[in-house]
Amino acid sequence: MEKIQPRSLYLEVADRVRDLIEQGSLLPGEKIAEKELCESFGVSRTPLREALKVLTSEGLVENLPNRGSRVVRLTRQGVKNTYDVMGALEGLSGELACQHLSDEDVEQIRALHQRMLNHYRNGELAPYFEVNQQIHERILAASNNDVLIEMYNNLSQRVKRIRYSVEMGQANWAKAVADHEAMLEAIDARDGKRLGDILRAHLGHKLEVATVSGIIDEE
Amino acid sequence: MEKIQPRSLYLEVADRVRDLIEQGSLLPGEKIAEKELCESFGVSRTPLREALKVLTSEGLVENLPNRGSRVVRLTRQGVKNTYDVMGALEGLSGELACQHLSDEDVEQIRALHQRMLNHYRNGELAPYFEVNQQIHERILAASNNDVLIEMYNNLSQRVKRIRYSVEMGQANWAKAVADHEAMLEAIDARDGKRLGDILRAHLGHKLEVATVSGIIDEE
DNA sequence: TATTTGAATAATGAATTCATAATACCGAAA
DNA sequence: TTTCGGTATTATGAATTCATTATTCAAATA
Repeated sequence: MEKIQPRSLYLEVADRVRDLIEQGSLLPGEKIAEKELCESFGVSRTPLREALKVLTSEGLVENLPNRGSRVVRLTRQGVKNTYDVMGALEGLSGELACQHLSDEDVEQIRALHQRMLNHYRNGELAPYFEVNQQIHERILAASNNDVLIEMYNNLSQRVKRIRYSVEMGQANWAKAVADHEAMLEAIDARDGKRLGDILRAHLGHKLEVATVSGIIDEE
Repeated sequence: MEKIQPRSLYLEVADRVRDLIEQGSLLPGEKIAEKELCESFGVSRTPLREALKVLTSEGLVENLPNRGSRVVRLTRQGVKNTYDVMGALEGLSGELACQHLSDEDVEQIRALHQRMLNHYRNGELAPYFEVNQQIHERILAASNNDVLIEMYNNLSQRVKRIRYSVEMGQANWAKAVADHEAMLEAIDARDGKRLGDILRAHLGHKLEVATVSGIIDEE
């Protein structure tokens, strides 16, 4: 039997605003007009303001007293900082995952890995990224550490709105794939230490940062 | 000329509630009566409710729709999960710190280290912990990564309300001190990789977890 | 013409009010 | 006595209202 989950309005609103930010309907640095959003959502200002406060503590929005809320600007340094932390968390996810991964889990990851390799060989970048991310998510989930998952998802959300210029140097791409091969070996051996080291050094993200497009502020 | 910093009321309230939780005036699992708190703070329900939503997204409070807010319960597993993530973050802080630590920074850390050793030799546990924490904070600050600092502080806040039974096995204590000696060597050599590894394995916290007292829920 | 001052307007912050859901209470029936 | 049902009470959720602070824009001054 499935539980009925009543959800608060402010959470719903927060989700919607998060989506707007992620999809670029609300741009970094843009002022968030409460009245406007309220009308488009069909709610009063109270739940919207509550949602904005949540998003503020999530790092997506900033709150200037008496001057309303804005979408936080991304700086190159800020994005790098975020990816550095995500890397550390991925490293931990690898270590922990090896303690929990069942044989079936590993088989599923291996299947994903093969699909990823196919996309790589065919030069299909978008599908490659898609499957790539699924692999990392599997490992994260297998960490069985909900605090870790929560932190990672928060950071992930902050940089989701970045759209990468879809160009990855052939060498970098090959390196990333090689990393994944090594990851699979470590997983097979349930060698958490090694998987963690690989993931920490994987830098899949950092590579991308270098090629970030528009919405990041310079200076 | 110093800038005037207007602070929102809800942030003030959030700080106060955080303190109440940290000091144990609000116990894990305890229902948070809005009316009561409002009166004691002298504010209306609106800023309090906003503050509670912030604390919810910080992981200190949970929100049951239509049934109000409670202080989240700490479970052994939850605390372990938190410390695991904190360990990973500390590891990263060590790696990054080595890229930024000035000679003066190192000297200050060395001084703290010596004070810590004195407390160790005198068997003064509380002062030892105090200085110990200052060292870790210095390293964290030297990471120059505000995202990392923010995440760490959040997690730290979640477990701050735990009061440890002040007993640490002599062997564990000696091990912790030895770790710190190694840390200082790595810092001197600006060997980020090594410092990171030491910090990740330091487990200073995990040792404590085993001896946690009252407010953690079993099961 | 550029800059500053002040009034009008709009937006935000916080308290209050209203609606709704949960809890407590009490009596009746098994 | 215990359990069920129904009402009264209370607390929460959300909208609304009120107060205060920013912003805009026009007029006045340099």
